[in-house]
Amino acid sequence: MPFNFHEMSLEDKLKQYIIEAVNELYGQTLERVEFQTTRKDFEGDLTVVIFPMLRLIKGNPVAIGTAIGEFLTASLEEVQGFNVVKGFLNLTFNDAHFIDAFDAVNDYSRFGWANPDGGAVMVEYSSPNTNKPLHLGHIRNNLLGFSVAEILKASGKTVYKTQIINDRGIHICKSMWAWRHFGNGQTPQNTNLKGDKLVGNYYVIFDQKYKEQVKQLIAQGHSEEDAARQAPAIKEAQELLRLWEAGDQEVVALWSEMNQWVYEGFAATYKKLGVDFDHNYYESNTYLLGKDHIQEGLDRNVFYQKEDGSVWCDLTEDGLDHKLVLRSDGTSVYMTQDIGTAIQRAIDYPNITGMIYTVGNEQDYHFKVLFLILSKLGYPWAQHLFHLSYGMVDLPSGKMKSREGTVVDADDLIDQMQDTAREIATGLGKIDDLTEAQKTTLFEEIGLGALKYYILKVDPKKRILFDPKESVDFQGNTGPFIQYTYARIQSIARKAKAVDLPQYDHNLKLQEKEKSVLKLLQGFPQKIQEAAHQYSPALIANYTYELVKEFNSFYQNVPILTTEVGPETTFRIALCDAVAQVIKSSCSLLGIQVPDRM
RNA sequence: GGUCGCGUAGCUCAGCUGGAUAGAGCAUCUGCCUUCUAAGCAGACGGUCACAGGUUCGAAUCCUGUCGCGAUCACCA
Repeated sequence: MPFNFHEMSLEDKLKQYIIEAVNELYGQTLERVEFQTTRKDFEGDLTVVIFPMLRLIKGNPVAIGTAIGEFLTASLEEVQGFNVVKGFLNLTFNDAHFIDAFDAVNDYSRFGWANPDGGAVMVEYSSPNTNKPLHLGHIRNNLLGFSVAEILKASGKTVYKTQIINDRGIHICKSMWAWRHFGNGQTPQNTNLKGDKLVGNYYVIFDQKYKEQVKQLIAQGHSEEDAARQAPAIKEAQELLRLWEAGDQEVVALWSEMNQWVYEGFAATYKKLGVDFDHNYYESNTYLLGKDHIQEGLDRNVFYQKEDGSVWCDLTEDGLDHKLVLRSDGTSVYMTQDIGTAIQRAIDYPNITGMIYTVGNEQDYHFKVLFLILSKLGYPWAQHLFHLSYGMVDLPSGKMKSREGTVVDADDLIDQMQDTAREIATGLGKIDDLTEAQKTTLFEEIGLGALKYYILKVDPKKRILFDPKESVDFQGNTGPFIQYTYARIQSIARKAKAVDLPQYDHNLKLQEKEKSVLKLLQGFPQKIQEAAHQYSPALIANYTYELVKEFNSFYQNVPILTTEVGPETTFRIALCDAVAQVIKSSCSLLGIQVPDRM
């Protein structure tokens, strides 16, 4: 079912009729009609803004609005009445229209999901280095990438989730060096430590030892710069990198063993976070890619070569600089690699029509250049590349710095959220009858829900100030609030099942509160579409909050299960079901699970 | 210095392609648990939308400039 679950949405229909009305009344053809949902303080459901029409039609906006309103009331069954305030034509629809919309929600178990549209998109996110564990910054990256992937799926795309694992380079060699000298044969198995943590520890040890050596050299009279270069630790790490590139068996074996430890650690964190990947790319396999395409670019005059042999791309016409794509010694740079990797992906997945890179905003310029170069090289998919850029995550104390130990570890944070969920739930005493296993699952869902929602509700491009105290807040606009509402609805549904409910009556008179909830339900498919268009989970999150808040205030004050079960009651229970369905849909777009009870 | 992004209530954030009196949560204060889950609901307080111009019927939203914060401008990745 497409986004507009009516054959033609009422808005489209209205637009046609308004154009017709204006044509008939004033002999002018409108290009577009502007709609907005009617503000709560005014009577009506949908508002047509008359002002923009004044460019075509001369006259008093109130008179024009009234004339159009009369035309619509006469010709459209759905339009029950209207009023005009200044240049705003407020239309009121009849109840049947809303009840139809409501039926549509109840008919589709995956409300809001579009049918496949033939497009396929690769979404890259996470892309960690293998020398240290994942931290809060990765969490934002992972949640954004995963959520956008889900939203794209809902909008009808085939999605391939991928990460490029930075498994090669000086950073892992530093860990290797430290492990060789101070490891004493430690492994994740014999230390009972997560592999990524273990390797991360050796990275820290490297740093300590290196600093000691530098200090010593300086004491012996070396300059600071010289000491930093001459310290045995760094020289030996560089030698390890050289040996690795030369394919030294022993070095490669250690490299691959330590990376394996890290992968196992990452896998555990990803699992906890509820994210996954369809395909992994490893930098050790891709870092040589791209060189072959340099010649291609030279042939097509996209690149040019300087006398020293280095190859550049002139982007000054597009307001950017000259960009190096191949060093004078013929080795590749970051850009070379990324060009090659992008092309490789299009070969691996020939059906993809675009790619999304979830990478922090410090690389905005890099991706601007990359996309431009790929597009100059003439690849059709290069028109649909998107850098899902996001701001940093700061702490109240300032930036996270691994060297200063202010990094918020991903595993620790997730555990902390779940502990908080446990404390609150236990304190409320609501879940005493659950088994220990059920409780654990529940706390995982709630803790993770809180974390995910806290991160995702903020516009990706803004930086987040991560206040640990506030992030574990479960009141107000939070994940647990939304989960809580879902759980309450499930509770109503359980109780309703015990009663024999008659079919609800289509001729019901809808109350204002019910109508406003139905209006929000109707708007959901459009919200997904917008979110998919803008790659913004924040849109979904904030919209869901709006719906949940509205619904809560609606059913707090309305007795739903009365002793007398009539059509009105069944309607309300069905409405609860529909809201539950939409909450579930939107949460699954965010990657948040909704528990049946809390 | 060039380029890009951000600046909305004490704090954290919404505000869609310009539309009606600027929206939430937290914090502070007032009510509401013998009735479906009070992780809730109803209400009060709180704003020069950084500043100055411009565009027009109409600007938090678009344009220009200024200020503040951040990122980025490597033959690093």
